[in-house]
Amino acid sequence: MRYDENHKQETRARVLKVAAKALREKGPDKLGVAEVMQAAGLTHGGFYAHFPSKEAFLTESLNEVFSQSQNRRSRLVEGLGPRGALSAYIDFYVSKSHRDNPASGCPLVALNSDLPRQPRKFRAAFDAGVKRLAGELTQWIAAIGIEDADKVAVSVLSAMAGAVALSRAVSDPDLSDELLNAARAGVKARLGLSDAKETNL
Amino acid sequence: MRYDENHKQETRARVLKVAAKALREKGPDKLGVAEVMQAAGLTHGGFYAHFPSKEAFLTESLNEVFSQSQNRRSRLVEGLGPRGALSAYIDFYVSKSHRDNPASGCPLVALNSDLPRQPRKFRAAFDAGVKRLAGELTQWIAAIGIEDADKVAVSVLSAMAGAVALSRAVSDPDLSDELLNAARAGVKARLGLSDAKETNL
DNA sequence: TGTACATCAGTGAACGCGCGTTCACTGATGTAC
DNA sequence: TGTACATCAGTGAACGCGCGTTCACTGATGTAC
Repeated sequence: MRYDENHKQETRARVLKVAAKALREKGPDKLGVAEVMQAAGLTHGGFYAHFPSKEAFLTESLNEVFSQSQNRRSRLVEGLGPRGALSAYIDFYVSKSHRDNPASGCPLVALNSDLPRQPRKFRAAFDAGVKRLAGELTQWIAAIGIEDADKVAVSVLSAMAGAVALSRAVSDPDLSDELLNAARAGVKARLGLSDAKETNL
Repeated sequence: MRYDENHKQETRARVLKVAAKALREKGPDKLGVAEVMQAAGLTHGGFYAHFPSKEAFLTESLNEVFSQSQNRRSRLVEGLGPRGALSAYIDFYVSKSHRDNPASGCPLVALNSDLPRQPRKFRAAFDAGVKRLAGELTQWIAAIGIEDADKVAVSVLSAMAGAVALSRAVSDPDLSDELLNAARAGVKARLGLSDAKETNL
């Protein structure tokens, strides 16, 4: 068929983009090679012209996920100071919209309990993404004058990820909503970002 | 071979006990029927004399997991008042020991992100377990005089589960330890259980 | 200018393996007569 | 008291399906001469 010079790269990028969504929706184990290729408009046979193995492919897909998340985060907090950025990010993260759209959400939530069962390289990519995210949070938190910002950052991050993950895990919609609301209020109060600074919520 | 009257029940209970561990270690999808039967000292062919399907079996296994967790929790807090119970439970939950032993740990941590992909009955069993646990936490929290105890309970629970889940997900041991320490301190401070009541940790 | 050949992204059939599920069979013991 | 039959938890071979992986092939375009 003879395509233009960077046709193959474009195809590869398209497959990874599709995979980044599917990975968060189905998890690394239920994600099928044929399924991703079909969603990218290809047949499964061509997969190994782009990736040496499913494992390597999953690792690249996860990098793509983190990269997308970071871009989205940058856009979200563009022009905001640390206080506004933190507040906006928490509202965005601990929300029904995030809960209901795992395919475009945070991988810490979507892949949480899959990770211990994944191969080393995949886990390394995950670590890198977590550290980058925790680092950004740390900067914002330090900038609003909170001590031990790095520790507060990982604590807040795990609380947010845990709340959204649990809100997806339970099927009772009231409980799910309550989880989100309580966690969001709690995290914001802890960082001094809400009116109800004295509450235990 | 003709066994005594309740031999079959005992076998069934043994299989479920083995499964309760394996379920948390491998997750519902990677858990194999043959594997569980072998671990119980049987061959896989006999499985369907005890359970109508893998799905039904998984649901019973999850009930067994929650039942074990509740027993363990009762033993842990036996004789303690609400303040002591909360403190002991948090120390037990947000710990390296819990992180490093998923097979005997909390299913909220181990099965977190598997749940959205599971069938209705399995999810219903999960809901029931979450509610029972959240209910106990609520009682303890209310008993030490904190307002909106139910909301604080789910918020604290999701923060604890999120921290342990993330501490398992990352492979960097320092980051993993830091996650646990920061989350434990944060949760205890929030409930007024530590010396550092004023800290943001 | 035209013909034969090289290139290469993508196709689709096939292989091998794991796993949930089925089923005819085993073999020890209890029961009928 | 002894013999034939029923019972039933467990066995192990086999089936079907999904899925990761392989590979010979396609077909459009570029290049050599």
